[in-house]
Order: sequence, then C-alpha cells, then structure tokens
Amino acid sequence: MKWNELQNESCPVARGLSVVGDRWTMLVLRDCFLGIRRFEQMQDRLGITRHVLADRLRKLEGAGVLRREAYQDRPLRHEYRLTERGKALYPMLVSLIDWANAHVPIEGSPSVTLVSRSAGTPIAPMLVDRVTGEEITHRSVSAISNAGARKA
Amino acid sequence: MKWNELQNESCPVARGLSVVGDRWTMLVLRDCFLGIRRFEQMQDRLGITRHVLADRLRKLEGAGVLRREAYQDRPLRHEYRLTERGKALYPMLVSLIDWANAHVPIEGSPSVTLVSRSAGTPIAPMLVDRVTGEEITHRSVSAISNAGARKA
DNA sequence: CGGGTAAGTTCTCTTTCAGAACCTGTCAAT
DNA sequence: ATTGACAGGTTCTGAAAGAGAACTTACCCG
Repeated sequence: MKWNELQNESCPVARGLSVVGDRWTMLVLRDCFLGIRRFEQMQDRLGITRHVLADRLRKLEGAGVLRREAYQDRPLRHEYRLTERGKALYPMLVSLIDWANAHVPIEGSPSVTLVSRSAGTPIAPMLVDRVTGEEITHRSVSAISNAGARKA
Repeated sequence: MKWNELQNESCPVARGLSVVGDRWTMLVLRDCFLGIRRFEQMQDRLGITRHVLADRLRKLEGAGVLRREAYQDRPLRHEYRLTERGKALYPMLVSLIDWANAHVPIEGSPSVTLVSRSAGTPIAPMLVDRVTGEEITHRSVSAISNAGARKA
C-alpha cells in the first residue's frame, strides 16, 4: 500500500484518506466549514506554508470537495467553497471534534465546543442507523467485501 | 500552527489530529478494529515500513488509544489492543467509511461496506443529538469557544 | 512614482518517509 | 552445535515532503 495510490484500494478507509488524509487537509476543511474562503485568510489562520496550502486546495478541488470560484475579475481572484461532497464530510468532522473534546485533554487555553444553533445548548453526537434508529457500535456492525468475503 | 504542537491548540480538530492525523495512523486503527493485534500482521497488511509502524504504535500507546500487552514471555512478545479511548474513535471511522463509499468512486476491485451484525443488512449512518434525536448538520450547529467568543 | 493587496510560485534547508538490512531472544529441526 | 525460523523491533541510505522566506503577476490607490 502506497500513500499516493490509496485511491485504488478497495478499503473505504484508505480511499477516504486518499482525499482527506494528508497533513493539514482536515484543518483546511474545518476553516471552510467556519466560512473561510480565501487563500490569504487560510494561510494566516493555519500558519501553514503557502506552497502546502496551494497543494491541498488543488487536491481538494480535484477530488470535488471544494469548488474554486471567481469572486472578481481585474485582477482575477478566486475563492474556495465546499461542494455537496465536501459538506458531506461534516459528520466525520463532528465525530472527530466530539472524540477530541472527550479524550484529548487540554491545558491552558479554553476549548471549543459545538452547540445547537436553535437551543444554544451543547450537542452530544451519536451515530445511529438511519433506518432502524439503533446506535452504531463496533459490536453491532461488521465489514464485508462486496465480492462476498467476510472481513470483520 | 506547527504539526508537532497541535495538541496545545484550543481547537478540538487540531487536538484530535495531533493523535490520529499522522499518515497511516487511521489505517492502523482500522486494522485494530478488524481484530489485528500484532506488529507483523499489521506490517504485512499495510505494506508500511517497520520504522513508521513502530513509531505510530508508540504514539498511539502514548496517547492512550492503544494498550501494549504481553501475550507471552520467553521470548517476550507484545500485542496492541484498543483502549476505551481507542474504541471511542469508532464513530469517526464509520463516518469516514460512509463518506468514502458515497463520494470516493472506485474502479476495479470491489468495495467494502458495513452491515448490521444482527440483520445482515447494510447500515446507513446518521449523526443525531443524543438528547433531542435531531440530525446534526452544518446548518443546525455552531462552534463556540468556552471563553465565550463565537467562532461559527 | 511608490506602496498595498491577493493568490500564487520558486528558492534553500530540514524533517519525514521508503526500502532494505541487521539485531535479539527463543524454539525446533539437522 | 549449528542452522533456520519467528516476532518485534532498530539502524542504515537515499528520496520525498514540508518549513520559511523571497519573488511574481496583476491590479488599484494616492
């Protein structure tokens, strides 16, 4: 398995990481969900090198996660926005946030949490099956290959 | 923001990635969820260099995600198992799988999907609030700093 | 004219990673 | 008693990726 060929793997974890698994990529997407759209702003917020940021944006656009859109001509300037495919990453981002808040302790600076926009109260994410409503745990689920072979 | 100091950030995305954001780390954890416990097995399955695998396992153990446990003396041998903190990453892994299956197309080899262990039918993950049961979307939620400053 | 802004690109230098060989402790077979 | 195998690493070397800073292009403003 080579990092630059992950998209050819049958495992969805590998294919997913081929798009969002590079260093900084999820932080770029976090900023997109926060409404940041411009190159300079991202670079300021992330403190990442311009070269790497340009590379990640290019790859995300190529994967259809972000869309590059002109917001002015003369001089021509673009901004980056989440596509539907990009917005679909929200559950993963929220799962990561929820895990980190619960399991990666922080000293010093205050933490950031998610709250319901309507009620203003903190949310407690839970993954359920859309059909049955049952909670999804690593005990209730197994992975199968669509060729038929049982994997776990 | 420096990659090796992400754990000191107030943003939970950054702190989460400080643990699971390195190259290969999520694939190591995938194997752990599949029941793989030994160094050699992981190395065979991932095709990753032994050096990197040793490094990732060390970091995951240090973060309390994996536990290193002797399964024999003479010669002393260890295996790696998910801790509760590690098992808590399951929703994130499932969210990633679900996104990849829906949005990262595959050619050639058959895909892998998740099915309910009891019913044998595919699962359709959805993120809801544990209290209200409402679906969590990027429209229904905003991020706030616990110092009070609104972030999005 | 000089300076400012936005979005990159191009340098050099350091860190990380890939690929392969080597090491250690034990057992089992020759 | 040596040889080989096994498990879990460590130690090399060279290639790739990333950090930090300067440079480029195209425009506007004063």
